[in-house]
Amino acid sequence: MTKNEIADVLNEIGTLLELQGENPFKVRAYQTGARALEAVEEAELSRLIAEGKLGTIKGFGEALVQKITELHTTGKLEYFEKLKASIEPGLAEMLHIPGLGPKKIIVLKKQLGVTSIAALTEACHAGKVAGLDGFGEKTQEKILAGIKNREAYCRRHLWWDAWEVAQPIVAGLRALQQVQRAEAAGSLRRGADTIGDLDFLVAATEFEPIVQWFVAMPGVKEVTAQGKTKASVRFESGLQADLRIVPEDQFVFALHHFTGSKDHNVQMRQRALARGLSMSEWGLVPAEGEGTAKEKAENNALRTAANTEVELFAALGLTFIPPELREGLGEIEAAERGELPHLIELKDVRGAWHNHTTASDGRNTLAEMTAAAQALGWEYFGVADHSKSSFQAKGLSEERLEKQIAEIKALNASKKFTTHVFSGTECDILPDGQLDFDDALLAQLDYVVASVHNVFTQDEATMTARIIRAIENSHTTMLGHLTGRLLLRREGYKVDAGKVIDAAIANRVIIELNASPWRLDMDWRHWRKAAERGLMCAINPDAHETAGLEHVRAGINAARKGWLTKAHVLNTRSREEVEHVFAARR
DNA sequence: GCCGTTTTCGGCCCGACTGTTTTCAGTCG
Repeated sequence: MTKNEIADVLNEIGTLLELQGENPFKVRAYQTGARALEAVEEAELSRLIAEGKLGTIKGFGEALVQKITELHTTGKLEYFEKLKASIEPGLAEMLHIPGLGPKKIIVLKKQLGVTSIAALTEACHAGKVAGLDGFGEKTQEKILAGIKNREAYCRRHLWWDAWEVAQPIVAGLRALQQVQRAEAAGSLRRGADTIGDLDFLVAATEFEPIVQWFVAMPGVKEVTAQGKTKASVRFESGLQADLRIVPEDQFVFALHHFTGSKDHNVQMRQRALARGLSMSEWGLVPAEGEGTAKEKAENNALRTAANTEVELFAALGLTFIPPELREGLGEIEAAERGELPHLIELKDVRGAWHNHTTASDGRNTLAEMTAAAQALGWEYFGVADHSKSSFQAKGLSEERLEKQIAEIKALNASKKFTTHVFSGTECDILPDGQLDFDDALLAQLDYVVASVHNVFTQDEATMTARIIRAIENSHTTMLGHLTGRLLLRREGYKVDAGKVIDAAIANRVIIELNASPWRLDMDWRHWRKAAERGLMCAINPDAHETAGLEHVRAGINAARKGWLTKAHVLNTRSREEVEHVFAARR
């Protein structure tokens, strides 16, 4: 078993023990054990086990050493199998209902014999739950609502959708007279591709009016918590938003804490401890001495002052780490060495190539799309409508494509727009890896985006060979959406990304970072290594209407999470440089 | 279940909020 799989087992043991009413510290021992394990390198784990030195790691005592060793060597754990068999699976599911924790679930089971969500629903309807010790009418109602809405409540949301909700909230908070600073934190600030909930952080002189404003925002369906310094609301969409208010001198520490990620924060706290400091949402204070972290942070003499995150990182000997990089994937080490990349920014973008018009399945004409590109200040804009096999998307026949090429030439010659239009195609990669148009026609285009749009069910080896064959075609300029995934809706087709990246580098083919908020494909996790090895990126909005061009912003997020700089991304080059790159491929 | 050590067992992160209870337990992050 891999370390992450073992960590999953340890976490699950923790959950099961909780449901048995075990000592919470025992539960936590498994959870911290899982975290500690994730921080160990895979090879290091094998070595420690082989040398019998696993116990030297903090968090692993006798029991965990035995269990981790058994899982690592045999892939199974008898203790875990028995534990799992002894607890009804419905109980773990009940933990997902807001307001229900292990203690209440145990009461439900012992007093009512409830061990599934179906039985719980029935008991609530019969009014039996409200009568239990520690329960009441409100709890019963809340459980029923939680069951009814649990799909919506558990659902994640596209970054773009969450961002559109968050923007006006941040602006609204900043406009309040008591507010000194306001930011959206959490995975939204880190530019993650999907978002669980929104976190807003505010520094203010007076707290009460801000909470009042927050819970009264338009679109709020339910206020799930409301206090002096924090509040939670839920919108119609099921999206939850949390507000937290702090004094201004704590703002930066709280902002960092609530931006995360959890892994990044754990590593930052470890770094602080190594320097005799304790880091928390309250501040950076000496690790030694009397009092809680909060009490120490309230003592100006003890607290390290920081007004910006730049100062916060500097206090730990680091350069500023952009939020997008805070995933615990080596950013702290790079910051220590002063080797963090200067990440690409939205303002660096001069144009993009994978876009559609009404000629295929777009909703705006060539002229409308070009005007929109010009309004964004783009130097160039590429049209890549679908090819003939994508008949469901009104793919262009040879004749229609030739007509479009002439149309674009005429538009450029007319000088109607300052934005230059590149003439391209999003050419289907046929099931055998051939392109959907013949060489003579492809040669008339400025560039070719090759994409898979059908027969998604091929096995990984077949699909990988199919895509590589398309990459080896000398007319292919860039590969469209590597996996075809639709976030939260559809898994991508199976493909060996490593082999495709190798082939793209070898053939000097660009891989697209499809910036459609539903795609963000190729995934950010692949970019850092691929770019280091020489892969060129093109950020493409895959726009089907004028507003879609703005999706480039989501692509910039993903590119930044992938450690990409201006130099790695073709969209930052001038029109002449782009033409040179396109020509060099031919 | 782990840790640290007062080497045999007590403490383990904690603040905010809700609902039930009437001073606090459970949940959440």
